[in-house]
Amino acid sequence: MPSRPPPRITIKDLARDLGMSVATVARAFHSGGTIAEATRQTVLKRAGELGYQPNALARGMITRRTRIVGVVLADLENPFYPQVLTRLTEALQEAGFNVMLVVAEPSGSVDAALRLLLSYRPEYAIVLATTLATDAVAACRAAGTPLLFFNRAPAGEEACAVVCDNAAGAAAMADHLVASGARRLAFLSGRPDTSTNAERRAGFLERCAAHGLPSPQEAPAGAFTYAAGYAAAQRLLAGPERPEALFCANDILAIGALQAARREFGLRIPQDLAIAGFDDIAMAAWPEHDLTTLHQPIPAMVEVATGWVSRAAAGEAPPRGTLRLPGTLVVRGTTRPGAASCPTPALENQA
Amino acid sequence: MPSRPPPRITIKDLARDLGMSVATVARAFHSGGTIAEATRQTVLKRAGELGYQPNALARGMITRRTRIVGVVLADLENPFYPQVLTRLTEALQEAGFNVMLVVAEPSGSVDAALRLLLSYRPEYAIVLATTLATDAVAACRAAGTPLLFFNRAPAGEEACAVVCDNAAGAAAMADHLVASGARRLAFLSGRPDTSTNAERRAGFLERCAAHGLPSPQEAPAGAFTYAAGYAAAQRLLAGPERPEALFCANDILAIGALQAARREFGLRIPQDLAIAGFDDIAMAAWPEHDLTTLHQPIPAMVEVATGWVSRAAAGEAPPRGTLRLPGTLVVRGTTRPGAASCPTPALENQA
DNA sequence: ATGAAAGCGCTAACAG
DNA sequence: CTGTTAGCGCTTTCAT
Repeated sequence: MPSRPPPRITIKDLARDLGMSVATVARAFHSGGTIAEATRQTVLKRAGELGYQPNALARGMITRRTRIVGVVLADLENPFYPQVLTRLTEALQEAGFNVMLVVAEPSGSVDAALRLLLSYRPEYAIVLATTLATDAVAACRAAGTPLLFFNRAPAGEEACAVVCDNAAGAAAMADHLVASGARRLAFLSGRPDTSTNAERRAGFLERCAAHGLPSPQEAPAGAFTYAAGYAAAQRLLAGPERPEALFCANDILAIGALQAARREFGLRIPQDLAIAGFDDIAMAAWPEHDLTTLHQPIPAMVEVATGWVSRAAAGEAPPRGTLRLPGTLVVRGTTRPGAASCPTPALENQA
Repeated sequence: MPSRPPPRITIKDLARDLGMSVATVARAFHSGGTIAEATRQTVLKRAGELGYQPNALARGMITRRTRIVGVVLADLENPFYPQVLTRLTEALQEAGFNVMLVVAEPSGSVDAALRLLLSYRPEYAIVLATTLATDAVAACRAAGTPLLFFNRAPAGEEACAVVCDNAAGAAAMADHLVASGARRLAFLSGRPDTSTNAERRAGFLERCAAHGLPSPQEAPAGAFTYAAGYAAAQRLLAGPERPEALFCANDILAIGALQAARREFGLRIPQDLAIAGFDDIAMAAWPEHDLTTLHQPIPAMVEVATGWVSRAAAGEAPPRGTLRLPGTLVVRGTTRPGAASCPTPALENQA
């Protein structure tokens, strides 16, 4: 038989101790409560002494405001996501929300985990995973929990999302590669079923066509991992017509491709082959990679997300549609002949 | 004025719909409830149709079992932690717990965040951060929330922790470096105020002394980051007596040091300098690093942690003291002359 | 095996 | 400004 944990001090105990009613004590903990400032101070002081803290569960039950935000996450091994998770969680904490985390890794159990999450009545659910089963989306809708996709543009559904402008970023990258003198371009793709992959690919191909270039070769890696990038580049570069510039769907892929080009083919980067990625993860700036990439505006994206969460908590209806924030081209050694092996400390820009 | 979210269907609604009492319906959702199997099926079926799901907040209030586990996290930019967080969260989800995440990054706000977490009455708190203010520990104790340190051995406090056997691992690494022929060893340290750093350093120095070697040089990086490792190695290698082997307090430091040695001093690894790390993050196996390191037994550590959480939820008292699990030496190209640039796919072992 | 009733700790009208 | 009174949705005695 599970023995219960020791009951903590409740508002009743505190009220009795202070000789006040529970209502008065409760009011001391609300910014809006009509209570004499002196009384509030007394209450707060004694609460501190006794270690009293309002029970968030009880409060959530009544107010229907749990201050819980669910975050659904996959692919944490891609360094882009830890960065996002950190910033996002920080920002939400700052705004007084608590993050409940669901890892969607062994995709079988996601459903159960999401159900468990929803049983805590989160005020918002933020999906960081590149993919999410549509029935999970349905579950949220059924539960009346607003859903926000982060770095993923949902297909036709009337959901709400904040993403980097992938197509524009990829187009800017095409411009940059062409300006660097490349004519034979190639695209190395990641998971084909993700919006990031699709949008970056489309933006890139389209701009290549606009430049009057032949259609870029495509190397499908199938996943957003170093190993997949390495292997896909290996296949691509072993082919007959070696490209002059390779744009990869994200940085991890690009770093894998970069190493494959160097180690398996002895290519000089960028003289023999220019390489670029997308995301601007911390590793991209490391000297041994020094990777040209498209910087995602994480702080801005996080700000948008937390703003929506806060406003929803204040009663505003969640927005619809996908907000696309512009990224920034960061030129480094993998596309800039002059500075092949010299680390770039700061960011350049061009939207 | 905050408008409330639409109320979801409650147990009362379901009971009315089924013509039963709420008590009966409630019993259908407990494994222990004394209820006719037929009745239970009826209830469960109708619940599914209506989308009813018990409110975890209400349940938690009564049972005092919230099924919430708080996870305090810092340093998510070190790839070791995303890996841990993923596995740990998965395992907890599997066991029916929900993870509430607290990021201890802007260290000022940790206290507030932890307080917020505690207000949800988590059944356990797991600290993944290398450091945590002692008043945070006190807050947990005051709240009666058992505390578990993961990858961090708390100082004198009577807390409970699961860690890799850092000292033994570092000693094994010293043995390996000595066996590889090195005589002048060096240690590159990270954050000095962490138990991981202290234990790895102590284990290493002690074993060096046991081998009758001169005391290793020490290069303080001050932080567990690539940049810090790069800079510290740069300082160390610019000195008069260049070491033959460098053991770094973790992999990220080692990778930074590795690049500094190569790029700033043109050293061949491992001929001119052997380098080793600790953790065995995914990146360590990448061909361009191919780093010898000490593999941490994350799955085993996670299993221990979730086991304790589950047992505490079942009423068992949380254990005391620090459990140390053995790591595994993984020899790769940075210490093995013969195979300098050839990736090692699998793990070797030696406890 | 089921139902009625009493709360869990807190907030939110409403009086005073 | 403060106290009284109802509950929030659920579990859990205690009867039946």
